[in-house]
Parts: sequence; structure tokens; C-alpha cells
Amino acid sequence: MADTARAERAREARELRRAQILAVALQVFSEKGYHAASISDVVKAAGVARGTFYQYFDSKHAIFHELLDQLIAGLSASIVGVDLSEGAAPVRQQLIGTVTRIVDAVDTNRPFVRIVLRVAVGLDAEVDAKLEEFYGNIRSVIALSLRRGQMMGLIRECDPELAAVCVLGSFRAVIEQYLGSDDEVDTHRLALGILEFSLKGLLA
Amino acid sequence: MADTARAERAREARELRRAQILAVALQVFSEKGYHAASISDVVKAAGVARGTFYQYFDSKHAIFHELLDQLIAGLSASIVGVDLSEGAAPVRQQLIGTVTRIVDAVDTNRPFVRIVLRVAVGLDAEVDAKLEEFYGNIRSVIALSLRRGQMMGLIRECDPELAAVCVLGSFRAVIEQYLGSDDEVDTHRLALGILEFSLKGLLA
Amino acid sequence: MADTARAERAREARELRRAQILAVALQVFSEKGYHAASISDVVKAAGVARGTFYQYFDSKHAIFHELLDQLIAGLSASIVGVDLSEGAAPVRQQLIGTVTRIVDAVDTNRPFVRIVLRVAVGLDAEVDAKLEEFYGNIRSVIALSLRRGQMMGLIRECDPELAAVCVLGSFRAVIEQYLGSDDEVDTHRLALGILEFSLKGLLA
Amino acid sequence: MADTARAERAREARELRRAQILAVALQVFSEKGYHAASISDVVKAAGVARGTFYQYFDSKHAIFHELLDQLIAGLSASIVGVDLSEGAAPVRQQLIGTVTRIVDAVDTNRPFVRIVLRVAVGLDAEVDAKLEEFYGNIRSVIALSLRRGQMMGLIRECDPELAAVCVLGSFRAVIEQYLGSDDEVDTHRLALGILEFSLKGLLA
DNA sequence: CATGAATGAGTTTTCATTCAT
DNA sequence: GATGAATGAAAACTCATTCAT
Repeated sequence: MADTARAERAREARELRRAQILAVALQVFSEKGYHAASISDVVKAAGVARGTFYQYFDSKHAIFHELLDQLIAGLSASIVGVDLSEGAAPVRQQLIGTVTRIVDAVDTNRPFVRIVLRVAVGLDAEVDAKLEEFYGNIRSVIALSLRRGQMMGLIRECDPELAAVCVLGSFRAVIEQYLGSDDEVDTHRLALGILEFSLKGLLA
Repeated sequence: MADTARAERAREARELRRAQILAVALQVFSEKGYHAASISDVVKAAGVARGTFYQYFDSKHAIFHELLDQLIAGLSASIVGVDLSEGAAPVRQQLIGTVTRIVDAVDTNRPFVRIVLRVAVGLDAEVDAKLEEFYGNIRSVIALSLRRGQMMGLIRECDPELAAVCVLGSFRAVIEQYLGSDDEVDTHRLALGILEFSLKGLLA
Repeated sequence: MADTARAERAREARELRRAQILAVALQVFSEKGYHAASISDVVKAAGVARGTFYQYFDSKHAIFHELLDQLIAGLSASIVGVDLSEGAAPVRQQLIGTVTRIVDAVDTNRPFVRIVLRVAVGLDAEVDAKLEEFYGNIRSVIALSLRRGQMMGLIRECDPELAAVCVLGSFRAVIEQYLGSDDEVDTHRLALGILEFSLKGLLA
Repeated sequence: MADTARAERAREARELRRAQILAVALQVFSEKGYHAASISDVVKAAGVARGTFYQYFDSKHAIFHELLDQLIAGLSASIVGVDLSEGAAPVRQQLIGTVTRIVDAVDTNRPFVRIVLRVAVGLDAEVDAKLEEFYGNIRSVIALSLRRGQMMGLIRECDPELAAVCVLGSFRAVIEQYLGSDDEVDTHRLALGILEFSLKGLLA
């Protein structure tokens, strides 16, 4: 029984260590980029030996992909389409909620933003594919919502795919512009601004 | 006189060689990305010796920056604000013209797209600064036009800076999505789509 | 008394564990070779922790040498010179017996063959020295027997040292060729063949 | 024209450098063995930079295999079967000639011996395959000669394959024993001794 | 001015060994 | 006595840059 308890403690310690190295690597990658960041940087920052790193991760490549997967999964979770069924909250309110939720999630995860929006761009084919899948999923959700909106007469006539690209593009741009740095921002104002732009356009 | 002529010819030959290496490097960087592209790749593709490369360019870093400057300068030229003076073409027509002009410029210059939108992202602080200046200028032009439009009652009440970010973001996204690959696209349809989205939004 | 008994049992358990690790290491070394075999392989195959391994053996080097010593000792025992005293069995019968005994010993101990004939070759000076001593002893026994045979007129005039090298060489070659793999072989036929070759040569 | 001459000189210089590195590597591998020898050892001994090594050879593995191939090819050339046609030299004289030729070739190429007989043994599957092919070819030549000899009544009844293994084995053993070190030896005496042993055996 | 062989600092990765629990 | 996570020295390999020809 003592053995079980000890093994359990050991397992937990391992997971903690692993999580710690992941967190440190996230910082290092987001600060220096993928290529400029060396495993030396990571282990120095984590205060572990080189070998320890390789006990937990197969390679520099591997830990980066694990980070990327984890980050993408985290964000994917907060992205949901609009609920148009009866009894659901008003559409506009839902949209404000979703946008605010995402902006806040991003706001509290700055290193994340840098990796997905800047560090991981154009790295290699596999990374590109992952990001493209991620963005593709989001575009699909948006396009689907737009198509439904069109059927209900809420959304004007237009190519939903192209519109989805535009919506996601403006969204990403705002996030990159305002949350890419370390400054404080009024996330609520941003969420509202993005939404108004996408819904009402700029004409008076 | 003969000497002057000969010197002149030599200077021209040098400039041609320089331009050729730049052109080759543009291709190589756009295909492989900055890090994966090696000087070996460039000199092999250009058919010159390694040493020759270094007679024309100080470093890999240097030629990339020169390319980036040149690309940014080329695009900056095609971006102009809206002319609101009397006698100018109707605003909507101007906008369609500008957007179409830019989309076409990008369309005929695919390697450019890849470098500015993908290869140069997150490379290092200096590159980031250049891109930020480039995008900043565009945003300023847009924001200024929007502010003028608001004064004339053409543009609705909103934060012009934030709106500029959105406009540029949707624009970039469309370009990246449709012009990032090597496929044929209907550039006119894209130009119209982007414009309608930014001006009228999505609501019916 | 109880303490003595318990200590005894502990000692036996230790020796068993030690022997088991040795046996596993024999397999691992014979399959992968010295360098390709890692301590990880050994402890995994033995089902013990890395630290346990180092409680029984000082180093990878040490366990390999211990194995080598043990293997060499085992084989050395089955090698005895010819008994030429009166009343001894006929020489030819003795030789057949010895050769068959060795070939059988090797046959039932394939991992041994691989280590002594392949894995331990050219590893380092110390290992080389041990093998050289082993082979040297065998050559001495052979040479001595040959010298005695020459005095009795049984063996033709020749350099006994050189002849001993030849005899051992053909012996090793046959073993390596036929027992190095995992195939079944007719050990008796081999023993006879080697013997005939050494004694009668190839001429008609 | 001057360019052609210069290019020619450059090519020759490259080949010389390549040959020099190969020669140095032969020494280093033969002295330290494959694993203990590092590329650092080779480049230090050759007086070139690490990168230079990799301009000429793809990897440590690659240069070793090139050496091995070259060594095996060199020796394979000096091994020919017995010519039994009318008018050919007497068989015994041919054999003495061949054996002496090989022993001399080995004698003047001591580092070669170490690599093929010791360093390359049990390294990895590919190396083993190469050596096995080499020895297999030699055994084939020997066995074929023996079979022909049996048909002519020169060689006694026996399994030619097994006999070939014995012949090659005694040969290798003598070479390893007497030529593996750096000592002077009487190569003629060795050649004769090996031959007598194989042909006449040891019985009086 | 062109050439391309040489350079070597810097990177990722491995694995025998130690030691706190 | 057993455990296995941590260690870090050492290895193979890359590639932007230099410089003698």
C-alpha cells in the first residue's frame, strides 16, 4: 500500500514537472520564436538538465507540436456557433457573449496568442496544416451560422464562405493588434467593436 | 570616354546580376521560408558562386531585408486614400478601383504574398517592426479616410482605428486565403466581396 | 540463529537476482552487440530498476567483462589436451570426443558464440587482451599436444605454433559459420569434418 | 582555357584532400575502433575543420562504409581460383603464388587488416552483410577449386563447402595472429605453413 | 571580380551513472 | 535494498560566412 502511495506521488511529480517544462517552453517559444529558441534556452529557464527535457519530450519539434495542439484545443473549445432554436438567448446577446468569451480567453493567455498568430506561421508543412485545420473549423462554424442566418432572413445575401474569411480575418487582426503586446486593453470595447463592424459594416 | 563607357557597362552588368540574385532569392524564400532556405539554395538557383553572393549582399539577413523593403515599397505605392474633393470620381467607384488594383497587384505577385504574409511573420524584432510600420501606414490611411467619411456623414459613428484594423484584417485574410496558394481566382469577385463586407456588414 | 537464517536467505535472493540480470544481459548483448545494447535494454528485459542494476554491477563495462570471464571460463573447462599415457583411449577417439564436446557445448549456448566471436571483437584493449589470453591458452594446449605427437612420430614435421593457429582458426571459422546463426546443424558431422581437415589435409 | 586549367587543378586538389581524409580515417578507425573513434579525432588528425569533413563525406557511417568497400575491393582483386587448364603453371606453384601475394598485400596494409578483421566485426547488420558477402565470395572460389580438384583426383573426398570454411578460417587466423600487430614477420614462411597445413594436414 | 573550399560556432540528441526517496 | 527521475558530458551534424586563388 505504501508502494502504491509512493508510486502515485511519483506520478504526480512527473506530471507536474512535465507541465512546468511545457509552460516554460511556451514562454520561451513565444518570446524568441521557434528557431531562435534552443533547447538550451528551455532547460536553462526551466532549471533542469538537458537530459531531463528529453525524458519528457522526444524532441524540440515534439514539444512544440504538443504545445500547439494543446493551445488549439483550448481555443477550439470556446468557439461555438449561434444557437437559433426557440428559447435560446437573443442572437445579438449570444454573439456578444461568444466574442467576449474568446477575447477574454485570449487576453489571459498572451503567450498563447503569440505562438498561434506569429511563431507558428510558416514554420513547416505540418504546423501549417494544423493551423489551417484550426482556422478552417472556425470558418466552417461561422459560415454555417451565416447560412442559417440567411435562411431566417437575418443575414443579407452574400457568399458565406468569403464572408467567414472576412469575419475571422478582422477578428484575428484585432486580437493580433491589441492582444499581441503586453498592454492592458478594454476587452469589452474590443468585442463590441468587432461585432458591430462585422454586422453593420461602416456605412452610415 | 572609352573608359567611362566600359565602366558604365560594368556597372550595368553588376546591377543586372544583383537584380537577378534578388529575384531568385524572392522565389527561394517564398517557397521554403526564411530558415529552411539556405544560401546554398539561393546561389545554386542563381547559378553563381557563394562568394559572388557575398559581393552583392552582406548576409542572408541583409538580402531578406532588402527584399522585404522592396516588396513593401511596391505595395505601399498602390495604396492611396479616398479623394473626397469635388470633381473626384464617386467614392464607391474609387474604393472598388483601389481594392481591385491591390488585389490584382497581389495576384500577379504570388511570391510577394507568401513572404509578407507568412515567411516574414515572427522572424525577429526588426522584421516585425518593418511589417508593423507597413501595416500601420495602411491603417492610418484607412483610419484617416474613415474619419473624413464620418465628418461628411458617409461613415457611421465608430472608433476609426479599430475599424481600420478590422478592414485591413479582413482584407489580409481574403488575400491569404485565396491568393496564398497557386490557384486561379476571380479577383473582381473578391474585391467586391471584401468591399461589401466592410461597408455594409452582414445584417440584412 | 534466526538472524543467520534470514541473512542466508537474503544472500541467496541477492545471488539469484544477480544471476538473473547476468543471464538477461547475456541475451541482450548477444542480440544487439555491446554498443547498441543500453542499460535501459537490460533493466527493461530484467524487470528491475536502473538503480538496482548498479547495486549489483559497477558499470556496463563491468557486467560485460564479468559475462566474458564467465563464458571464457565455461569453455576453457571443456578444452583438454590429448592424454598420451598408456591405457588411455586411442588418440583419434579422444580427439573426436573433445571436438564433439566443444561443438555441442557451443551448440547449446548460441548467445555465447555471438559474444565471444562477434560482439567482443575489437571492443577495447582489455577485452582484446582477455580474448587473446583465452585463445592463447587454447593454442598452447594444441601446440603442446602437437609437439608431443611429433615426438611420438604421430604428427609430421611442422611449426607447432603456426599449426595451432591454423587448427584453432579453422575451428573458429566452422563454429562461426554454422553455429553463429539460429539454424539447426549436424554437430557430429561438423566435428568429424574439422578433425579430418586438420589431420589429413585436403590432398588425395 | 585558363578557367579549365584552374577547374582541373581544383578538382585534383579536392580529390587529394578526400583521399587524405580517407587515409587518416583509416588510421583512426583501425587504432580506436569504430565507436571510440570520433569525427573530432579524424578532423584533428587530418588537420581540417569539422565542416570540411562533411563537405567530403555524408556521415561517420558513410566514410566507414566507403573505407570498408574500398578495402574489400582491394583484397578481392588479389584472390583468384586455381587455373587448371593445360599450359598453366603447376598447381602447387600457383597456390604458393596466390597465398604469398595475399599475405604480402596484407603485410603492407596493416591498418586494413585491423578494420576488416576486428573493427568491422559485429558493428551493424549492413557491415556484417558486406563482410559476409566478402568471405562468402572467397569461400565460393575455394570450394569451386576444391570441387575441380576432386574431379581431377587431386583433392580427397570431403564436403568442399565445409573444407572451404576451414581453409579460410585457418588463413584468417594466421593473418590475424601474425599480421594484426605491428611486428615484422617472415611472410614467406607463413604462406608455406598455411598451405602445407591445408593440403597435407598434420598427421605424419 | 568570381570562385568554392574551408571554417567552426552552435544545435540537437543520447545514455551511462548518481542519489534522494 | 529497490527505485527511477535527474544529470551533463560528449557525440554527430549544419550552414552562414570568409578568403586565398
